[in-house]
Amino acid sequence: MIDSKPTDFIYTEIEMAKYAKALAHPARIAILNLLKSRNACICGDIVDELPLAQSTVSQHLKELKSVGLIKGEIEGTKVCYCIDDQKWEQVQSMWIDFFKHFKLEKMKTDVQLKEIVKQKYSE
Amino acid sequence: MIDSKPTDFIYTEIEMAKYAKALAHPARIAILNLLKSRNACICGDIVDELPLAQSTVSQHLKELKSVGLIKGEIEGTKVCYCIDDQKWEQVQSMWIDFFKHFKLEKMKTDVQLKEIVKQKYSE
DNA sequence: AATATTAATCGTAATTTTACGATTAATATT
DNA sequence: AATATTAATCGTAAAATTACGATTAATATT
Repeated sequence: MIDSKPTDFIYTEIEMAKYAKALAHPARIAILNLLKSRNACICGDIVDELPLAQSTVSQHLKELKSVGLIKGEIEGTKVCYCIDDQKWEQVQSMWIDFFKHFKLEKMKTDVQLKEIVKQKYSE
Repeated sequence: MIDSKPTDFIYTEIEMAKYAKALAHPARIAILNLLKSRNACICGDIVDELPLAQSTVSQHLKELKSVGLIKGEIEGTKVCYCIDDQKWEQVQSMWIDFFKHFKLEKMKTDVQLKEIVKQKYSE
């Protein structure tokens, strides 16, 4: 037996986990849903819609901002938040790939593989 | 101003966050990638592929199992893990909807909305 | 029967997350 | 200029997560 055990996780694993983590709280899902449906939101409006204190909402906004999923624009004393479209689509295709790849693999094992084997050993 | 502030998060927000949380660690992403590529894995093989102790990997497996994304089958002293296809596809479409919905909304605001307004106030 | 292998669980320490109220900094309003 | 509004930050407490080694329970092997 060889020392197959790695010393670290690979980049994409860390990256995927980072974005999953950003979505791993009901408040942050709720915030994104709000921004999705309203296109843009003043911070105070978000606070009104969540069962949390202003400071806590601010923390959640900070987390979403830190991974780049949202951006905030200062307008006087208010801050208008919206989704960062580019990042959104990047993360979107990341997850689509993550889930889709599995289906292709499965398809290969369950259906295509049988077909491949049949073609290879028939006649 | 009315008391618009809710007292709780809604069900789907909690649900989405639950599955995001399950994916919010490189180890769990790595485990799922392994199971994706190999279709099924003995626990010990997973331990060999991750930079973590056996007990820690076991904890991560437990978490993935607790949300139903994977299932384990005892085979003698070993346990064979694989992805739960049904749950996988359920979570998959959950995320696809979450990300897709945004694009539709955006489309409505940017293009369709303009069209709607034009039709409503023209002549 | 005695020993080895495998994976879950236990106990525990270190870190991170989550939440809140209080404070601060900045801009608006009076 | 004095006051109000808004949202970020600070300080802090409670809870959850992550990691490990040691132990346990179960089945295999000798």
